[in-house]
Amino acid sequence: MARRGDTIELAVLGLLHEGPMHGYELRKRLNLMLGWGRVLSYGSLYPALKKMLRANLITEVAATTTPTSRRPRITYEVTEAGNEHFQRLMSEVGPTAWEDDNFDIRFAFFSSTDMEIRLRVLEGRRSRLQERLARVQGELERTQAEVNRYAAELQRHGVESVEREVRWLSDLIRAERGDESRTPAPGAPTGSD
Amino acid sequence: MARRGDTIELAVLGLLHEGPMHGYELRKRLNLMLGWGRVLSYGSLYPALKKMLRANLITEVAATTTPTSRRPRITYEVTEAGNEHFQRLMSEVGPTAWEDDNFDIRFAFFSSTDMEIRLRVLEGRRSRLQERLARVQGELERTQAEVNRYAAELQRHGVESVEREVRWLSDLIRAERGDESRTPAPGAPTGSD
DNA sequence: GTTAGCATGTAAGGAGTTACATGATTTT
DNA sequence: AAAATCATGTAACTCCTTACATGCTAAC
Repeated sequence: MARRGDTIELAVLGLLHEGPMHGYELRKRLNLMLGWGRVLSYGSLYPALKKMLRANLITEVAATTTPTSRRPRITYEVTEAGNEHFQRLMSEVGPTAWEDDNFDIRFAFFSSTDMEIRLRVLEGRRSRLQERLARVQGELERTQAEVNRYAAELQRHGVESVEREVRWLSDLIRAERGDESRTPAPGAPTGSD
Repeated sequence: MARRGDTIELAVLGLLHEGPMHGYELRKRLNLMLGWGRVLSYGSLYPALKKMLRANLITEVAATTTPTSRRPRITYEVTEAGNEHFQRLMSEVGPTAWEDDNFDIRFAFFSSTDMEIRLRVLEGRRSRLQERLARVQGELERTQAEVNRYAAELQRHGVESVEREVRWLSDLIRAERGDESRTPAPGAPTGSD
């Protein structure tokens, strides 16, 4: 039922989906991927890996050593069950999926899902942001408004950022829709911006 | 020493600085202020208020009742000690101050600090973001690059957003600097953007 | 040879959420 | 009269961070 903290699990499964990897490397990739903000610590990654091993979602692929006989590193690989679990988590489109972190992770692994899921996640995220915009703008009319210039400026900047993200999502949705078979790459220019 | 979790404390002191308020209202204002993401729950607000009462940072201003004799609400007020603590927290310019949440809170209450502090916080935040940009862009050259179009698009969008925030900060810094006595409001147009 | 980065882990603790519990007041 | 929203709280739990512990390997 995709609880809040399945984020690491999803991320690990997604990365291992691209090929076997050891813990240290997983952490680096993850931090690069979501590095805009919180940084994942060993204290949460390694226990999570252990837990996933016990749950049979991943297996140790024997300790590998690079050419020059380094310290053996424990390389992990997804199992069948792990892949199924990954697919299930990715398909579970619900409130948790639109939250910042969860959305980012899901988006990063979009290549491993169907367009149908992609569209639902993108659209869900977009309406979530639009709701927030509406709520904040409505509330701004009732409250303060003029008092505290800095707080107001922060709000203004926040609204602008969210509006930008909404446009970004709209472009992506449009790209997905017009993608039936042409595949013009998600980063391709689409007119706006 | 401004630990991570002093965020609520700082926020509460900052809001009460503008006038007495009761818990429920504090929560609403806080969520509106930082509402772009996590929402503060009663389970963290009320215990925090209790803790601040014990620490003598705030006092109960007797239960107020509105005209129509409503259920009494416990209204809080900052104490002398509370104001001192607030000023000290705001002046503590250090790594914790540039983190997303902490920065936002500090920025929102900039009116209650000196320009010197404001500049240090703005500049600190800016260099932090620039470091992140440099690190990510450097790392992007070594890793993947072409594999996984969606992950790449997420990175691109992330970089763009951070670059925007850097420009925003630069505008604010410029405004502060040229503010010696003219005070052109932080949201005033400054050329870029 | 010593610093920096690679590599894996554990234990304790912090901060905050969820769920529970209660009840008044306003709106529909 | 019911539903929504105001209003205050507590207890259990979760996730994660910090700090500790260990040792290898590459570069300077």
